[in-house]
Amino acid sequence: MTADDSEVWPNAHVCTTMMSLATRARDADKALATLEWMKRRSADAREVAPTTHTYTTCVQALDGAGRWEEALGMLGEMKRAGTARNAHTYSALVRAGANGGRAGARAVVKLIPEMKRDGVEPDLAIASALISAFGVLGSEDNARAMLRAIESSGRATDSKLYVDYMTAMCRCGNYEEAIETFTRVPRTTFTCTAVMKAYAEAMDWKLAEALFEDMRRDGPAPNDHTYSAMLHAYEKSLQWERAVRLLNQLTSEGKAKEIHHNIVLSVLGKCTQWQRAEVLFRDMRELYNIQPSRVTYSTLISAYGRSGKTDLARKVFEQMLARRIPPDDYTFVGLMLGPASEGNFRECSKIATEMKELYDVEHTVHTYNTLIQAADIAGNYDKAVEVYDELLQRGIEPNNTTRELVVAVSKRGANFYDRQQKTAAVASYAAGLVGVMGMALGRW
DNA sequence: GTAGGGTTAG
Repeated sequence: MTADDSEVWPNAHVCTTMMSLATRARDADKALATLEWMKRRSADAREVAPTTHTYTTCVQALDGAGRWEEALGMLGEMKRAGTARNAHTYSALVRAGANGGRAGARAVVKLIPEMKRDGVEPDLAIASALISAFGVLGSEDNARAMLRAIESSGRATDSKLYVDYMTAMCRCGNYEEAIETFTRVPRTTFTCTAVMKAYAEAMDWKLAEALFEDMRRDGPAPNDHTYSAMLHAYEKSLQWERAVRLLNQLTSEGKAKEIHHNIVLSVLGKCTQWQRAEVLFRDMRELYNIQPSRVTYSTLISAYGRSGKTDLARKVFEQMLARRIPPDDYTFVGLMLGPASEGNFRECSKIATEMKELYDVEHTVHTYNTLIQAADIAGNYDKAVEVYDELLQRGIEPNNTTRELVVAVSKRGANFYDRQQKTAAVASYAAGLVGVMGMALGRW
């Protein structure tokens, strides 16, 4: 290239490189601003017109910022601009959708015919992303069909595909299949960590521990996520002594991070070991200089709440606010746990109002679950159903906990009314519940 | 180094 050929303005290649840097720096707005600049500028200089690469980078940038709707919107922009889509584009789009929860994953399914029209066949990266999306939707059969299709196509597979598959099976509640898959795939830090999560969910901390010990001895070397998975396995199985012991080991090796403290705080809370939780919280700040996050505070508040130490929970909440850490739905769940465990629905309801009106935090499935639990413990089954109904009306997706709660409430509710022999009440209760369960079945 | 896929706690 001679001096005469050098361009004063950057071309699309250079701009896309800039966008890629912005994406890596998690600056989606800067990436978008670059795209807009390119579009404006391309009227006079065709060489800066956004390319397939450019839009694909934009999808990535938006995905990284959790803005999945805008990421998927890039497909429409590309079509309007007449920019071709290829396998890279669809891989990024599908991944962005799969990272957008159920709504995003549903949108991904609608993308499949579009991809076919564009003549893009699912390759390994796309199949992996689609399996993730099916996992989010709980579509076990579709995830399995996608894996079989790739495996029987004779194309190469790799451990990333299997990590996505195992994670999808876990999301579908099929821990057995996640565990079975592990036996026939290469052992990497990622596949081992994925199966440890399956062991954790299946409450099999002993298998998780055996694998973890293997990894520490012979590799593949565990990483931060592996430590979290091991601690989580202990947490699920309420093995707080083992969790504390491992955290102490990690601390002495200089490997304990904030997340690891949070998981141990959580298991201490679940075991109503609030004094130990208190000590752990103090040590992490004062001895190890780890800054507690919103998650840490909320977990400590829950630990107090579960232990019936409502006043201490409130005190930590005030500390959290004083440190300008904004509360979220989980924080208020923690505050409700004390009263909820006593069946004090009124107090829980008051906290929920405080949450919305004073702190502008919206209800989520977690806050509703806690209210349902409070009503259940109070024996106020009508109220439980009423809260559940409100959750559905407001378009919030029930989760497994909701389902278990509602099933338990309906059983206890039926028995309760049976004992009371209030036939009229039984009739109205049953009508309400059947309606609510009907709506629920549409979702589950 | 112009663009695609792996875990994210309570």
